[in-house]
Amino acid sequence: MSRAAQDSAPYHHGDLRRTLIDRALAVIVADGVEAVSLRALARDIGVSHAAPMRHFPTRSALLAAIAKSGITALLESAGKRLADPDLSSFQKLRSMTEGYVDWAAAYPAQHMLIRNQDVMRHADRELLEEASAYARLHEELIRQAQADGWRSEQETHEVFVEITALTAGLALLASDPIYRTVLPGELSTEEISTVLDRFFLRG
Amino acid sequence: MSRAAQDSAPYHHGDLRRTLIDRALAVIVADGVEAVSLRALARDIGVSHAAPMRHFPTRSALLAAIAKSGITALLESAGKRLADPDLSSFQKLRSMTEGYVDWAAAYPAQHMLIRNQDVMRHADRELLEEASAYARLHEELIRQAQADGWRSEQETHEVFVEITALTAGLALLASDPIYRTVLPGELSTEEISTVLDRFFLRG
DNA sequence: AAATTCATGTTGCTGTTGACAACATAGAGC
DNA sequence: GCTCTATGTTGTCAACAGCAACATGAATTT
Repeated sequence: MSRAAQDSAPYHHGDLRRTLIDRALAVIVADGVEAVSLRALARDIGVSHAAPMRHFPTRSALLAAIAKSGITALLESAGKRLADPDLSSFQKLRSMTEGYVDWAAAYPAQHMLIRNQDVMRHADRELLEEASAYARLHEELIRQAQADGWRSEQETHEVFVEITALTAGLALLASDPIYRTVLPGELSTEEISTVLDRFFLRG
Repeated sequence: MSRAAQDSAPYHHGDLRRTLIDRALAVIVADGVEAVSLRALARDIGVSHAAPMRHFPTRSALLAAIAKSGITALLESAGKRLADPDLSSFQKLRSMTEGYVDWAAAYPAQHMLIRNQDVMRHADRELLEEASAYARLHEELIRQAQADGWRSEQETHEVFVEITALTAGLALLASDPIYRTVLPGELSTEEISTVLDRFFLRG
């Protein structure tokens, strides 16, 4: 069948994969993960209902891909922070920890996805491996800071649990609308810094 | 129509509401929130596909009801801990904080639900109010402990953020299978106690 | 005791969705 | 120019949430 009008949409979208991810991100931030529907995305974009399947075999695959892009961005950000040769091991640890909270605030959709069991349950091994690599990097930095005297008397794993819990919690408070609704008071970036300062600059 | 066999199911289930909640809890723990389907529950229980609607108008209502039962249990648990007249304000604060982590481990499904945006988005005002009441109670205990000298030099809200973040994070590590998969090492209850000790018994 | 009311359950329907299969299109590489 | 292949379309199915109309039987009223 020939084209009916000159300005009608081309048979091939051109960048459907990217467009799907972008729209999905917007939906997640606005209405939550549950609201992401392959067919609704296709409708909005103006392609047929099965077109998205060419790029993501399942709905879970789309969400997992977005989550993965988030983890990749997190690892890159950590890499940049750790690249500075002037930083002490302690400063690197502090910077990487702060970087996670910043990342959660900067990529709320991705942060939501990696905390979502229903998404992570369908994650492939690569994604879990990247997340795990990030955690091991964090742990290694703790070990180095301890070697340089910071909290050297404490068990590494115990410090790791302490930092991870505090960080995960701050990220939650900083980015999750539910917590911001239910909890009293506001949470400013200065306050996050202050809390991290208290934790790191003490013993 | 008369009953075909003596042992066939009665027309009225008897305690469908309770049964629905119990089955849903099992599904959530086993397969996640996403896997909860009113029709599948009905099938498993052996009632018609629309029977659950008599007790929960929507799927979200079922999940919200379960979440609410969790918050209620949390508040009750806090009430019991705080009832002991021999405890100092500091000990009460410490106990209530530990109680949250214990609760998360004891009620993993409810903990998952209240951290799920797609569930909480459809929560009624009562549920949010109960969650908020818990937070305010926690904040009030911090204020009392400060009045009795603990961290009296710090801003109350800052201490609140610190405790809430640490607690939310520990609860996550203690109960969320994703975190337990991705993170290195194990998390024992002793370790949780140790981390809380470090936090409370310092300054 | 008989009648009525009403909470609870059933059957049947609609619209949406994810997933799959068969087919269409067009651009890339030979 | 021809073919291969990535990408998009149409058509279909099963599962699901939600709604409406009807059925049942236990509790309440008369």
